[in-house]
Amino acid sequence: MAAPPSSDERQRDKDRTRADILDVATREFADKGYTGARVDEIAERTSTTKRMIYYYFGGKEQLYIAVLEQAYLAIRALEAELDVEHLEPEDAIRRLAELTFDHHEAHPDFIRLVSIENIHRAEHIARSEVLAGLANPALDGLTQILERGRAAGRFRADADPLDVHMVISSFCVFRLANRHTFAAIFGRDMLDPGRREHYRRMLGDMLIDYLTS
Amino acid sequence: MAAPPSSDERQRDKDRTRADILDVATREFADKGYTGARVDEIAERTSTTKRMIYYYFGGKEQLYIAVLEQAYLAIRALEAELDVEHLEPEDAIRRLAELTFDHHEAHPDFIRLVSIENIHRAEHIARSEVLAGLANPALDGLTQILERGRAAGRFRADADPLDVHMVISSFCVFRLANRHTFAAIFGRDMLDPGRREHYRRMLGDMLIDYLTS
DNA sequence: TTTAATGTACGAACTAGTGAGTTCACTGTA
DNA sequence: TACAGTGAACTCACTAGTTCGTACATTAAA
Repeated sequence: MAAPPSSDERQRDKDRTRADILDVATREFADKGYTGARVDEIAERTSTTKRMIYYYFGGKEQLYIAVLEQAYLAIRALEAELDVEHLEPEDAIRRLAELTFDHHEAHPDFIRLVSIENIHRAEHIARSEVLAGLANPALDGLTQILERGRAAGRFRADADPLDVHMVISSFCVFRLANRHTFAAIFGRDMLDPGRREHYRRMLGDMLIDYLTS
Repeated sequence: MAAPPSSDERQRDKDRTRADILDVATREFADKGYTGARVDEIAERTSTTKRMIYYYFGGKEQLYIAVLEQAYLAIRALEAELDVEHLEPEDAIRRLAELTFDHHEAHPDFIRLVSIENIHRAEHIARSEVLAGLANPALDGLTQILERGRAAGRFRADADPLDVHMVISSFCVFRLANRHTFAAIFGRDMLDPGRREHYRRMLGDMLIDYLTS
């Protein structure tokens, strides 16, 4: 039999080696930042060697960009699950906000990578052909919701989709990205499970109050 | 005359040397992050030497903590200018929000330092006796405003001061901290002067709509 | 046999921190 | 008022350890 070995037994597997490196690198970069991350450390936690990082990615920076690309595309893919066309505008907004809320909470590494990338003034995103100008599918849904609400006379006319997206993001991102200094200064853990529902509802309330005022 | 030389001519000046180092270090850390900042680079931009950094601060980490302490205390001092007791609750909230908005915009280095410190999980703040548990004077003012609004039956009863502070902060911080990735992905500069007034009013509107709903 | 994939060992440059000695301002003393 | 003594402020040169990246040898697969 010339059957290919099962993927579990293969010694040499380009895709798996690449994926392994990318996976470890994502955690390392999210944990320590771009400058703080160590190529040797990433290599050590991989089932392969440092040589492979340079073989497949070229260098630390290209590896980091690859990590960013994968992280953004994964988020993008998940956001496609938005399905709010059958809901009333108010419910649709609330649903979109809650989905974003859950999403951010479920992907702390992504939030950290975004913070890190902002410290570097998004220079790596700008250098990535995949990411530069990659918009966001949730934005289309949001635009439709606002348009429906406005047409029905229930939402204010001057609400801009990107502004609303910004408000949702700022709330959800802040809760994760700034939780440590917030807890250190104010003594409140914004990620306390006991306050989760409160925050989730609060975000929806705020949006509805603003859009229907 | 045994008159001391004027402070401008003095060659040896403990306070000035310290302040010089701290000033340069603030920019360097805010610019490059804790790990990215180089002690040699800080020394070079100083009018003194690297040895003096170790002489006065002990090491890179202690210098960074000193930078954080100075930055937080400076912010704290400025926030004391809050004077809203004579205003109606609605106007007071708006005023507080706008002051915070202006404040964040005027201190981008501080916002960057906070982001950086969050990447490090606030471990340095926790290690600082000055900063750990340092609350925020604006919070007292906010508590009073909400109380007055609630007593007058104009504000909702379940509004928590720290939650409202969180909403204001998240909006203002996100606008600065995430402007680079936001611009790279969505093509919108949240700091565009032409949109400044729009955002400033939007924050106030949102808060009033939420609190009076 | 050819070539893609992988492992090992190493080096050049960098980086935080230090050892050791110098200069300056001031003080008490003769 | 001259001057030795003193400690704080300061300079210079160095080191031990780290870190990215690569040269070179080797192995598995087509």
